[in-house]
Amino acid sequence: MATLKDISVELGLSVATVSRALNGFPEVGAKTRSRVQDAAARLGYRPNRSAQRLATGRSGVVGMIVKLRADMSADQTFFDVLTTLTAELAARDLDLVLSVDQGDDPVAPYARMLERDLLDGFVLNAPATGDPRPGFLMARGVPFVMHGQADPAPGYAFFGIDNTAVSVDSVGLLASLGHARIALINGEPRFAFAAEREAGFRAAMTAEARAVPAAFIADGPPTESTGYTLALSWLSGRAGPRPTAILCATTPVAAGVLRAARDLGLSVPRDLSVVAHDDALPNIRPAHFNPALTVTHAPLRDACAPLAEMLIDHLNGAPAARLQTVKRAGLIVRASTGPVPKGEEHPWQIP
Amino acid sequence: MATLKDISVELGLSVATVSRALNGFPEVGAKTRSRVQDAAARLGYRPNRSAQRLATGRSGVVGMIVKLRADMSADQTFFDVLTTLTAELAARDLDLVLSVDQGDDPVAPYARMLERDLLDGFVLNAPATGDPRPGFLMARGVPFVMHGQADPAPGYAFFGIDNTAVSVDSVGLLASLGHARIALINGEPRFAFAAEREAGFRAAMTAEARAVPAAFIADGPPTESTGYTLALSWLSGRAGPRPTAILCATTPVAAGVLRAARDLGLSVPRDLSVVAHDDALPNIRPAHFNPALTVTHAPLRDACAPLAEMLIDHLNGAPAARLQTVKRAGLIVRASTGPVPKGEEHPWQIP
DNA sequence: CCGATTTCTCAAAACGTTTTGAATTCTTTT
DNA sequence: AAAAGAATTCAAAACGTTTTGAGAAATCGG
Repeated sequence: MATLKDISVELGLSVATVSRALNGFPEVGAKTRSRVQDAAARLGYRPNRSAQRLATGRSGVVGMIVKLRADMSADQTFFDVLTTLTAELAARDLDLVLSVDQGDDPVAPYARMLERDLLDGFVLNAPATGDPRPGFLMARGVPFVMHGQADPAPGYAFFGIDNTAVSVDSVGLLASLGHARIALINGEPRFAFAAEREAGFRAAMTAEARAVPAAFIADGPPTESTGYTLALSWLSGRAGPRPTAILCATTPVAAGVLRAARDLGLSVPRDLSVVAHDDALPNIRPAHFNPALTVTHAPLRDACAPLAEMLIDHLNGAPAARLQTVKRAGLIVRASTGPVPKGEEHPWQIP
Repeated sequence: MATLKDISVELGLSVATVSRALNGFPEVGAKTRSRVQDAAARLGYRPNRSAQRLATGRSGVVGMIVKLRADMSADQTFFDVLTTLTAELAARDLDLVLSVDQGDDPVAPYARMLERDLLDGFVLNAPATGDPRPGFLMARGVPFVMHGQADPAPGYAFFGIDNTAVSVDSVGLLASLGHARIALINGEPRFAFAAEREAGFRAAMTAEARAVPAAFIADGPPTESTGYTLALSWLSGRAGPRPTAILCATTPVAAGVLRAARDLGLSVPRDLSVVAHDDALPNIRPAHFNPALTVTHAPLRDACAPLAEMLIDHLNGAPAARLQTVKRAGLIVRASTGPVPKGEEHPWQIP
């Protein structure tokens, strides 16, 4: 293993200059820099992490924690984010340590990892309403960035999408097509994104002067069977007049809704319009659904590069208030949405 | 943060002595050692990892890689092992870095992690037949331990169970109950454990002079539906005379088999005996199946402490040949096995 | 061509530990 | 009581980087 000193004796320079040359410091001459870079490449120099870390006081490692469900399974979407994030961080010379947790206490695994004190910071995922993790970490002065947003006006760094707008835009599209009875299959309510989506949905429906009975706002795990089960019960008409449109939290949920409609002999979009939010997981293509699915579109992986960037800035001392981004999801209209069926334009009556 | 020097000035000792005292070196006096330990506790001393690593040349971090399936899901059993292993390693001052991979090349993710050169070694899981990873890592002199065994007489460290014996013992039990037509629902054949189980099964059946038609040795993902589907087709009698006993690779598979028997109005163990191998996942209790399931029993988590211990020994220079353990699974006879039904004692006829 | 900048380079200190080789103290033996 | 030996302890070097504070070389204006 070649060291800085090896390069320095090779070129008759000091290690200080070699270090600066390789780290892109401005005060080193262009000619010297390229000589150093050549030598480094030629000798196969690779910086010794441990030495860098000792000198800088940083470990170069950030942590992330997966919360396992009771059945030991993990969130479908988690790994998609994880792989991309790992790559983005690696490209910036940070390593990601993953820890799994199955306990009840949301902060305990973070405390445990901090104790091992290997970490410079954290990436938080799956923010919940009233999430205790930001407070815990901020109280200890531990840098972190959150994928999503647990609080309305957070004092921490985060990158998320505008979940209120997701609902508002979807409802707006459907309302413009004349729909009045729109139902919502939401994410599990403990997650902050689901709370925001529901709030947006209610606000938008109220703005259209359409009340929604409690029975037509439901939630569940983001699976096909959730969509199938709920849609089947709604479309059978037992819970009251059928919705003419259904908003789905995820594309697998929408797949279930489409199957339920098919099983009941309903045609989409003639009898029913379906809109979903699309996290753009690599193995699910709503454009290839039958019919092609109208979605709000916001790839989860798109968050990874900004999150990595923010975390680094944060570690370098940037104040959290500057590291907050909310992205707006795009609305992609495909074939699963159409005009409200004739004679079905009336809203639900709330008793 | 208190350092060694802080302690040394506090006590009027040298840092060398303090270091030795804390690291349990034998040449430090008992009185001095306890004084040092007291002071360390009092000052809240915590060793600086980076400094330790620089001095020892070790990173204190080992890696593990999850292979994701095409649908981005991970192996059910993986997380069980992962959590326990993380804890066992942490207890020995090692951190575990997890990386996820979805590519085709089995060694590429290892090469990538080595390049980041943060790691002292690896834990390998899910050995496949002809697994290229051991060769790759050994060629580079990278220490690792394998959970399981990819080769008959490996030159590397591993901890696994005797999968041949799993089949032999199960067949032995059933044969002693008079069963002659025993079918096997195995794990996916690319995994080494499945190959061993099948070999053991064939050998044991041959030893009992019972031939098994190809149709009655099948495999699939370790799920309930795999068991259900295969058992349903076998027990319907379409593929030939019904088996009187079924060996299952996992307990979820056995659950599917039991359901199939129930759906067909067959009683277990009167009409059909069922044996499974039990990995002892925390959320599945074969003792509470109906009927309680006869199993070969080998908790996956039991491998974690030995694996951690072996890896540390290996990192400290112990030769791999000494770090090889094969454990024999226990046979637990419960209520899902019974004597062969009257008149069903004859084996399959191979055309 | 001289002094004043500016640009570049250097030697040395620092980071906190482990390890080496020698020096000191304590114990035993003669 | 001195010598030998064992048991402790010590100072210093080493690990490979980053960073500091100065110094040397190059460039500039006059």
